Parts: sequence; C-alpha cells; structure tokens
Amino acid sequence: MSSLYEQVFAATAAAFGSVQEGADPVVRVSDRADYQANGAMAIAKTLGRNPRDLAEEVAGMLRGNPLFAKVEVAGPGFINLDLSASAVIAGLEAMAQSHTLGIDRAPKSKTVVIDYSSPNVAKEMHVGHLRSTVIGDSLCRLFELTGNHVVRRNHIGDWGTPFGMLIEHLLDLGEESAVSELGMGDLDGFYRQARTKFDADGHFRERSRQRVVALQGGDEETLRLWRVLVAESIRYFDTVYQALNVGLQEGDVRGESFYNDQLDAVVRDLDAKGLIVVSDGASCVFPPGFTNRDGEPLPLIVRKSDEGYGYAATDLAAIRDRIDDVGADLMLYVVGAPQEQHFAMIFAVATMAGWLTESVEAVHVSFGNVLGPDRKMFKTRSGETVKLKALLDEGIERSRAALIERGERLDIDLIASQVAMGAIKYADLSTDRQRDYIFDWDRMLAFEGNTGPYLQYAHARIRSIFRRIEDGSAPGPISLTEPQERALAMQLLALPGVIQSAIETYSPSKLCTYLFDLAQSFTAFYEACPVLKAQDQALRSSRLSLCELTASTLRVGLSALGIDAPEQM
RNA sequence: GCGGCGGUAGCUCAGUGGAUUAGAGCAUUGGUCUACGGAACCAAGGGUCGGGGGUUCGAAUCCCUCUCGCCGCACCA
Repeated sequence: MSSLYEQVFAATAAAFGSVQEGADPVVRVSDRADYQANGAMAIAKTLGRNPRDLAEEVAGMLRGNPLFAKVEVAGPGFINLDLSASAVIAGLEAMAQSHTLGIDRAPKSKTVVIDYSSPNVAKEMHVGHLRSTVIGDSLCRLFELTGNHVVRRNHIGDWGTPFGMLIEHLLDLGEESAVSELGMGDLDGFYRQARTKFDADGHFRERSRQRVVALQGGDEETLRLWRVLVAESIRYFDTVYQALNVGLQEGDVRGESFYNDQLDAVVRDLDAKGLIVVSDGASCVFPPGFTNRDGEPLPLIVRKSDEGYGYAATDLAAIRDRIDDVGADLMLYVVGAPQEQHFAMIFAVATMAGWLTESVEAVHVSFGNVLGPDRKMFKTRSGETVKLKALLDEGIERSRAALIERGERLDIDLIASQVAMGAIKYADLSTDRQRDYIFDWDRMLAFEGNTGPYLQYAHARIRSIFRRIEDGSAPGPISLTEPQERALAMQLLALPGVIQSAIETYSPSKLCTYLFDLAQSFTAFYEACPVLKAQDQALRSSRLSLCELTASTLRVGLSALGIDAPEQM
C-alpha cells in the first residue's frame, strides 16, 4: 500500500508527464490546500509556454481523479489539490490496519553500520558523548524501523600511549583497589591521578614508556592488565547506556585495538596502489584539495615517523573491515563537527584506494556543541566538564521533584527516570544537529512547549481516554466532519514521509517537529470534538479511532527517538 | 590565510526556491469555557530573515561579496 503522498505524486506526475515526459510535479504539503503542485512554472519555462495555461491543462486532467475533491489553479500556476474525504478515510483505515502505521520498509534493505558514542577507556563519559550517543541511537532505531539491517559500532578509545601510565598506575594502586575504584565509576579520578604522576615523576614516566613498549610488543601480563582496564570501563559504560535506555551492547564494541593487526595491511595496500608518500619520515597520503595553513598539500598520516600508527590508520582499517567483513552499504559516523576535516580526508583516501565505491557510502553525521546557559561550552560551575552520569542523575532528581509537585502518585522512580531521559534526549534531538544547542534544565523538563515531557504527557492523556470507557465503546469506522478532525487526519497521514525525510538527512529533529505538530493538532481536535461524550456510538467509535492512531503514532515516533511513552504519568 | 558550520520575533527554535499576512513554543497583554486528567483554548502585540549586490515571473531559501560567532588546518585521538 503506497502512502497518500505517493498516490498524489503518482497522479500529478502522470498528468504533468503527458505535457512533458518525466517532468517533476513538485508536490508539496500546502497551507492553502492539502497539497500543491508547483511543477507548472518550471516546465512552462522550458517549453516556452504560459505557466497558467499549462497548469490549467494539467489541472483538467486531475479533476476526474477520485483522489481529489478539488483541483484549482492559483497565482502564476500553482495547482492546489484537496483530497476527497473518501481518499483521506481510506488512507487512515489503511494506516490503522498496518502494523507499521504505513511506514514503508526500504525497497532494498541496506546494511547500515552506525558508529556512535565512542567513549575512551579509563575516562569518564561527559556531555560531549551525549549527543553522539543520543543521535546515533535514534538513527539506529530509524533505520531499523524501515527494515534495514543496522550494525552498531562503539569505537571506544582503548589503545595508545596513555595506557602505559594507566597500567602503571593500576599496579601502584594494587589491582584490587584499582578495580574497585573503576567499578565505582570514578574513571576521571583514576585518569587524573595517573596523569599527575606522569607529569611530575620522571621515574613513573619512564616506567610508563616501557609499559607502552611491552603493551605494543604483546607482553602477556601487560595485556592482561590492559584488559582489566578495558573490561572495567566497558562495564561502567554499560550502566550509563542502561540508564539512558540506549541500545548499545557490549557485543557492539570494536575498540581501536580491534584493528591493530590490520594496520600493516592498510599501509601495504595503500603503498601497492602508489598512494603512499614518505614525508618527514612519516608515511602519508596526500588527498587532493586539502591544504595546511601555508597552502601546502595536507597529508593524512597513516604511519608516524616512529613507525607507530595513529587514528587515521585505525579509521581506514575500520572502513575496510566494515565493507569487507560486515558488508556495509552505508556507514555513518556520528562524531562532532570538529572532526569534519579528518573524516573528509579519511573518506577521500578510502575512495582513492578503491575501498569506498559507488555502491558503498560513508557519511560523517556531524553535530554541534552542547552549550551552557551562558552560551559557552557546557561546564560545571568550577569549570570542569560535566560527567554524563551526574547529568542523568540530576535530571532524574529534577523530574522527580516536578512530578511530586504535580501530585504524582504512580511509580515515581520509573516515571521520573522516563521523563528525565525523555527530556534530555528530546532537547538534544529536537535541535538541528549541525547547530550548537543550549542545555537548559527548566526548558527541557517543562510540560509545556516543544519538549519530551509534553509529548509523553500527550500520549499518556490519550491513553487515559481508553481507560475511562464505560459503555463498551471501541474504535471503529472513521468519518470526518469537523475541520479539526480532518486536520488531524492529514497530520497522521504525513508520518511515513517524515520518517523517510528524517532518514535521508540523518535528522531526528524532523521527526521531533512532526510529533510536536501532531500533538498540537490533537489538542485542537480534542478541544473541539467530544470523544466519550460524542452524541452517538458511530461518532464515538470514529473519534476513538483518531485517538488510537494518534497515540500509536506518538508512541512509535517517540520510540524511534529512543524515548519511552508511559501509559500513565 | 584557507576551509567547515552557524547568524530568522525579547528568549529557544522550525522553515533551504514559491504565493497577498515568514511560522511554532516560551515570555507579555486581553478574552473564553459548568476543566471527557487544561499538555487548556481563542486573540493581540512583537521580525530591515546579519549587511550589500546578483540570478529569477518569484529568494530566508540559489550565486557573489562583506561582517560577526564557533570550530578545524602533519605525526594526540
């Protein structure tokens, strides 16, 4: 069953097509009608015709179509299209029957590898990881919703020179007490202590250097200690993911170290293809179009002059692995905007090497910073980075207080957590990801306005209607008489297109906007149209259907954002 | 210097070629309803869409230029 928009598009495309083959009808949702087709102006220009006449000709062809109740030409050649009531009702009935609310599965299911969250071992997760985690998780859910095969990848920082000092610090503390410290989640404290010793103590520094050599040389005892650090960190990350209700599992972890034994092959392959240039002792690839401060070609350093590997090599190895081993059709990197140039270079080199081809796409899904109310980087009052766990806990405390003030009596722990996570995630997701966004507790936790709690509450209140049914009424055949009913219906029918557009642009914010508009349409409907108090059984049933579809749409939409929709709150 | 992203109402943001009134939320002001759990509702005020130029029948939207803010620009990831 194709969506209503697709039916409208097909009909208008056919009509325009008989004037000019393959013409784009440019069909849009309209504020003047249900839809408008703007194709006439562009086509008239290429044909040297009068756009209004052309629009009239096309409109004439559409007028017989039972899909439309009214077809009008306006202005320079806009074609305004109003759907017939029967078409709208048929669309709603189909939506109600559909398990997916009419959301189409992708015509060709893709394997989509989504790289997100990516915290560092023995370092606290902070607000900087929040956006990657929340946006990445929503993208996973959106792609899965449309029938794609999603492979989550948590590219944690688990390798590199810092591990020398971290392992030595672990030994200094004694393994047992180190583990218990890490287990309590004080990763930052652990890291800072190691760093302090490293900076102050030459002897410690030397031990750390030797430890790095042992680690890279594959010394078994060193590797064992390293694994302790990694395992404890992952255990801690998991508690954060569970609190956030994010779908990342331990099995999704592919840390930097995972690619260690592939790095030589990466360089060999690049060299065999004649791409490697040795510059200042480092093995580099110079992708065209990248320059440094002085306008000279900028290298991607694949192997450092000390023969060590940096993250460029790891990222290239990961691309190869995801294509060859995972079978990726699409790879998303949900990483902050500062890494824009890095990924542009990685993708350029992977393309030069022939790994990225027309059939495999890699996209840097970049995002802006989280800012505090002062519009500066979000920090604590003492100027430290905000720990993610502390942030989530504060959110829960605040939402609990707000719920108590509202006289909440239900399972307060559960609801407070659902509301807090909904608030935090929604605030993050609802702003265009490219922009910086301002973190503001009062705004995000409000039950009014474009917020997570507002949408959760909207859902819960609609569900409450069903709990209050006393006369056995149930959703039934839909009729649309009031304008608010029709407006709500049109809003409901827009869901599949919104999901598609959110996926195409990797922008959950489009779904947020839609859900908020839907909730507003519902309010207008609910204000104007009595449901349980409707005059007759048929009207009650019809309106209950609209309520049910709205609740389902909110639930499915929030779920795609990773936000719970409680039945009561 | 080069490059990326951003600059839309007092505040937070939608809107990336289309229509005479550029939208929403919050805040402000006025009004309405015996409140299907008021997430009330209706209405009003509030904008040179950073400035300028261009393309077009039509520009917040495309192009050029200037400006302001944030970020990046070889061996840390």
